[in-house]
Amino acid sequence: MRDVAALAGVSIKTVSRVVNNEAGVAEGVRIRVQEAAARLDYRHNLAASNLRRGRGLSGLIGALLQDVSNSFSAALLRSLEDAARDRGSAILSASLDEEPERERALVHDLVTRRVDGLVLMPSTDRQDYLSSEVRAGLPVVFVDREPRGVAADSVTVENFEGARMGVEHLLAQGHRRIACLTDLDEIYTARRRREGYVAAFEARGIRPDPALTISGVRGAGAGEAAVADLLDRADPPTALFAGRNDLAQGAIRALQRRGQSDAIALVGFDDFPLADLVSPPLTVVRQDVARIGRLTADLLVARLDGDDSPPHRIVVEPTLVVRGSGEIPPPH
Amino acid sequence: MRDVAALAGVSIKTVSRVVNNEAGVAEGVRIRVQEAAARLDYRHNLAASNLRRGRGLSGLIGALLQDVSNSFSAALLRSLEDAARDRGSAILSASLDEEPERERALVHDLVTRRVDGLVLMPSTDRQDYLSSEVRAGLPVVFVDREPRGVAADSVTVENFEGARMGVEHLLAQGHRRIACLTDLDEIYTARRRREGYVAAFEARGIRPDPALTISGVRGAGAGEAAVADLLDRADPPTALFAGRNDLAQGAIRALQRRGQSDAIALVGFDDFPLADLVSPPLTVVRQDVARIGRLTADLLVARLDGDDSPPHRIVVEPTLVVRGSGEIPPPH
DNA sequence: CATGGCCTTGACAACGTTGTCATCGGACAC
DNA sequence: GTGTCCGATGACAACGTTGTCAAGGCCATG
Repeated sequence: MRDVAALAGVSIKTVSRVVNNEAGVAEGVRIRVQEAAARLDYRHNLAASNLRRGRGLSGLIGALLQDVSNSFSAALLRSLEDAARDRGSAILSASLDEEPERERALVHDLVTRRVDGLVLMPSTDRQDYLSSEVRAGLPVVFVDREPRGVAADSVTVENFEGARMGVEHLLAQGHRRIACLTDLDEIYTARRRREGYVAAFEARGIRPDPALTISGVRGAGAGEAAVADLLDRADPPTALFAGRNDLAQGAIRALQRRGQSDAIALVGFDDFPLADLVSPPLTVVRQDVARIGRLTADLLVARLDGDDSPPHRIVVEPTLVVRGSGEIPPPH
Repeated sequence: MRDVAALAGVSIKTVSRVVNNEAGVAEGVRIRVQEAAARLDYRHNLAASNLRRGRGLSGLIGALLQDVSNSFSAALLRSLEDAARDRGSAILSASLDEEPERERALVHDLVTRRVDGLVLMPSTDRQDYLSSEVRAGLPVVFVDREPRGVAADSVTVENFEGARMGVEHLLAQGHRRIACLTDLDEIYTARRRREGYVAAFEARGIRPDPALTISGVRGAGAGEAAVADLLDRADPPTALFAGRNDLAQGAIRALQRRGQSDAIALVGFDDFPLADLVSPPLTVVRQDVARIGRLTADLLVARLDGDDSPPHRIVVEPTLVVRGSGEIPPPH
């Protein structure tokens, strides 16, 4: 800026005015400055500008999701990005991979970078560590999992009810030996879905075979292995409930590999691209990602614009999408 | 920092020393400062620190991809993120959606934010506008598409050769009426794939029916419609070559809807999750996303670490993954 | 011609940090 | 006791901006 000012024969402050398109600069001067800036390849320094200007605002929004390469997180990230773009903010994204330590480290990093707001799909069990930030005015919106130990907005899905619905769908067709695959029980959504599975049975006054409840299944590969193991048993399940899209995918792979896709019913939680194209098409409990993304972005934007009402807790109802895999009847 | 200094009864500079874990601070003082910082919820300001410290470095890496919700971009983003994490950098990501104007605007924004490096999957035809940045020392690595009008590293796939291989696979089985679906011809990768399609024919001394070459197909929905239209014709194709994963998905949907999945051969370009689970399993020309991501990250990191050798141009060879859909023979 | 007001411009300080250098006090050697 | 050196600490300027305020020039008005 100093160089531009020198070349244009004006003060630094005038360059600043031109750069910021402020009124009150003579047209000739404005042009001279712009030419000087162009000749010198001058680039405005947003960090310095924000430092001087704002109550520590950075025009950055942090998005800490579980894994940006997973279709759910990726779609969410995209929604946030679109909302951020409208406000001229940029998105700092990172993946947590269910690692609590990484969450804490990344939140700290983002705070240090003075993000204006934060979207968090937490991997920690409790987020007390966040309360000082929130108290200091950092807008945080939780997505997919509710906050614990800190008061913040959240957009979540009725995991319990969704799972119950999916499992009831299988029960209604006469299945009783229904296996349940879920991720680590420490993960809130996984736990709730497992509980929904149990509740569906209990609503009918029966109990699921505990041997068929497999939790702690991490990723598609583990899902495939778990299903393969189930099918090897003397008394295998007649239906499967997969508590997450990657587990459903693993299950499909295992079933296809054994040619049992059309023999064993399968209901997945969380829809994904192409779920309608596999064979048989996958029946799922769908959480509307686009809607979740929009709601999350809206909440955050409202906070960024100064809304300081008490935390909102939005719960989105999932829906059952019937496609075929979940309607396979039990043997005779 | 001033407040912490006051509370601890030391100078600002000493606080700075403690915060940065510098040697030469008496143990008692260090502890006093840390306690004061904790009590006041002091948070280091990385922007100010970088401003003062560094040759304008920000610890940020920009990633401008086509669409972070698309599996290819998302996987790439994830690779970059992992590489960035190792260096303590954060990733600023954004989607270009093939819009040249957005690319220019976002590059400008990132430059203004002083990113230390940039990964770009360009949507512009030429990137002359970048040359002043590159000259000024901004490390830029192009991915998926080569730079034009600017000298920069790139990691791309042999699109021409890959497409030729995929189409030759169909020709070898006797198909002659092979339709070709590609995105806008302005998109380099789309154009190269279409050219590879033609080349496969020409290598056998024949010419494809121009009526079967459909370009400008944007997205899965358009792909589905285009295939539906092709199949409605009096003289429909016996095989399809889909120039991108979303077009292949649209094609699968169209074929399934008409019950022709097992009658018409299909080869796609770019593998995707579950391509092995659709029916019939999809034969694809696979570009190794993980490898591309790693190479891209490595190039960028080398540049960030000061490598100033001439631009590297890495071309990854795609491979044909035979799964079934591409091996359906032509009628009789 | 004096006055007032507007428009344009620039000097200066400040945003939150850190590099440089100077100062101070004490330990140590002689 | 003197000199030297070292470790601990702080004052100050600077990173690249912009808000504040004042100054200067011009024009219109009376």
